[in-house]
Amino acid sequence: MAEAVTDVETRLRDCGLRPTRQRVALADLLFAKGDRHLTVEELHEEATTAGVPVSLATVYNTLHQFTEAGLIRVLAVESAKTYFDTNVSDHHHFFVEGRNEVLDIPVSNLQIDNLPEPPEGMEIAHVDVIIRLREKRR
Amino acid sequence: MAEAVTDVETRLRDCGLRPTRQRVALADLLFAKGDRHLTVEELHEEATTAGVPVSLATVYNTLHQFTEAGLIRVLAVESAKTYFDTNVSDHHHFFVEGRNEVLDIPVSNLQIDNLPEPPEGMEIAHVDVIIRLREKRR
DNA sequence: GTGCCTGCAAATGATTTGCATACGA
DNA sequence: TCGTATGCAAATCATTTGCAGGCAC
Repeated sequence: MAEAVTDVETRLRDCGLRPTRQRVALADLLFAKGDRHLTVEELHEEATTAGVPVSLATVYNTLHQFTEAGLIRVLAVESAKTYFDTNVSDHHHFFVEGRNEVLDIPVSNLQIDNLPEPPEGMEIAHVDVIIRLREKRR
Repeated sequence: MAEAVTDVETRLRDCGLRPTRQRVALADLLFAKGDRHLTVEELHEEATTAGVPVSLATVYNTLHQFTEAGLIRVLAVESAKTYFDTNVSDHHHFFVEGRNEVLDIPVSNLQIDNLPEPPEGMEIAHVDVIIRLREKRR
């Protein structure tokens, strides 16, 4: 456990982020349980429950700093709230309409062929596939 | 031209939407120029410029009604504003980071293989591929 | 000690809502 | 006429910002 904390601290330091109590706590929550997608609200609640009273604004700041550092990324779903994903690699998602729920696509043997050329002067940063689901009508 | 208007009216009627002046005007703007993606703000401005002073709230209402009717759809980009797409078929987009700009993927020979099975009781409503672009560093 | 972090509260920006009026069928 | 649409302004919700006090180095 102590080791895990050290890991996170090092990781933050490597990104040029001071390993403050709040940042370490949030990073711990984010990375302790494998891949996750959550909103600012959700993480804030988790932190509070875990006995780390962080301000909502700090969670916003921190998640954006983590995003800039490449530790997490923003999911491209059209929801009122922003979703952050702890898995930064090219992988894909189910998005349940109406319920605004994000699910990982289990076996990612999904494959994309014939990726188009990006326009002049641009390069591909990331490819996102969102498979939108709806409740099957009986 | 008169014919185009009639088309739109019929189309709206078929969706159970009264072809009011505002709805027809907005639909005309949306569908006159082929596929488009725009925000509420943009369409509102276009309408005003075109001499159809619609209220912003009405544009919001109307676009959501059109979406429910399947005439347009919401794009899955993570922007502050919602983007609506007049092309309802499965097709894909470039999204320019930083500039919050949506571009159509030109030759859509992009192909997805091994689509995963949706979870029990769910079905695939739509598949979205977003290729996120960034300015190529010189 | 110095400068980056944090928290709070207020500001902002997109979107929604309530209600009175206007319009299409 | 009758019920639905529209417009306006106020309300709401997520997110951002300014600034005073704290903490890491």
